[in-house]
Amino acid sequence: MSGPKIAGVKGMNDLLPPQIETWQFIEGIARSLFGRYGFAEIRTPIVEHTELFVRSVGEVTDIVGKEMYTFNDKGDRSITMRPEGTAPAARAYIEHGVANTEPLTRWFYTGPMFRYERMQTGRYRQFYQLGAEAYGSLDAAQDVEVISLCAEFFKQVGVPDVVLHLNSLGDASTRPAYLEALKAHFAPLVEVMSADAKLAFERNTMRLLDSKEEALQAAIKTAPAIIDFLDEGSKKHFDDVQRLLTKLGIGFELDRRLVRGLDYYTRTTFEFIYQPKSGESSLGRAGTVCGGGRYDRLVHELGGPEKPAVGFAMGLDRLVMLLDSLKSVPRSAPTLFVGTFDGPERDDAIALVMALRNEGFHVDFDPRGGKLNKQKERASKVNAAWFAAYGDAEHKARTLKIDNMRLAKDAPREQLDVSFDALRAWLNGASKGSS
RNA sequence: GCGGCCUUAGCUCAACUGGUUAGAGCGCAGGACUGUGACUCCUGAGGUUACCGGUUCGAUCCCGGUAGGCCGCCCCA
Repeated sequence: MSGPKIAGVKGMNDLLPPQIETWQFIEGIARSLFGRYGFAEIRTPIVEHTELFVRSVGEVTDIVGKEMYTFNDKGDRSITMRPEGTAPAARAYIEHGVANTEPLTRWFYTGPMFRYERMQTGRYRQFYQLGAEAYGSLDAAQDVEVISLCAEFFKQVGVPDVVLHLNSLGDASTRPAYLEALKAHFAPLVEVMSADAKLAFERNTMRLLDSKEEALQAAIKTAPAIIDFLDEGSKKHFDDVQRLLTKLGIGFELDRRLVRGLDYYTRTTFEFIYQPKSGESSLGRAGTVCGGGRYDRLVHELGGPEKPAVGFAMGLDRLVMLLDSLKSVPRSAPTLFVGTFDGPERDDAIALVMALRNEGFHVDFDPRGGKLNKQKERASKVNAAWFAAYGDAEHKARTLKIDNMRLAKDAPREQLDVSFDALRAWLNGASKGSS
């Protein structure tokens, strides 16, 4: 009956224990921290009408041009599996008329995104993002709140070596003049550009600033910076952002080449990049662990009211990889493991385990029974902090002999007598030292 | 989408220039030992050497294709 094995789809991974605990750890911190910052969770469908991404992300971007999972459903509608979270959030914001209900809205979301791309470390076809969106404020305080949220999140999650890169793209009124200057700057080099670069020159000139092409490096260094082209309003806004960040003690690097790949960004753009102070980055080239910025026109362009917005998206796959390489996330383990025997008191032992669990303690046992030593091996394997055999003697004495499993190999054995009556109190103390 | 590298037990890797029973550690299972230092010792089960085809008397090792993974580019989280 056994046929050929069926593998998972390329670029889409199973998340299994024990690594899943790293994901839960991150999600747990996100839920509480984002909540305290005033951001409420939303969940949108995994698919949207293709048109949504074409109009928001931009027709000429790589995402829309070649990376979307698009198909026609049975009603012959063009459907796309979401490649990012900002557009769906904006769509929901508009669709539910949220702007009519409240002037300021702060949301966060987490879930899988899909992009048909060539595989590489930290880059998958189904990947997970944690993102936030704040609608309704034009104030620099909003940009900074969002950035501060990111910075604090990285701190709490335990990733210290992350650097904030900051830039401003100005808005629709300043962009044309800058693009003109930029085109003029690169125009002499069109002859020596690769086909890719030429296309970028034509369609999205700012992208050239990010190019690694040898022939362009000198020109990139001397290229005009958009921050020198900002109009009064954008300039002040950017200054305010920097001033506030400094006030909050959030370090940043001005990065005039920071150009984000999606069309909807205006004014502030930022990235958090993992740069370990010493040694190699376990993320390789996939160092960008969070990217975001302001998109004041997006809601309106999608048919909604004039509502400015700021947001970001974090790549959780990369974060998980990082945390796993740092081994900083504690793995859960039973406080107490109860060994049982094949006697009439076994039912009582099992009943005790279940009762303790139901009262909130992390207690384990081996439902297969078997030799006591095998059960103790099992206890060791699941990293239980304490082990106790529950047999006839213990049952009669109503007392467990509890063995410390976390001692050094050569340390003297440590065994405590704890009566059934004192068990809860003892566990309360013991569970503090383990998890 | 373009260029390059890789693919041997569940995991990490070994096997002289192609030569005939493909090894080790970890893990897993059992025993010593169904009543306690589990971390010890012994034993065992796992491989059509990713898949398909070719060259050869003979291929894990050579060639081609497919799939998967990795690196760079593109781009991004």
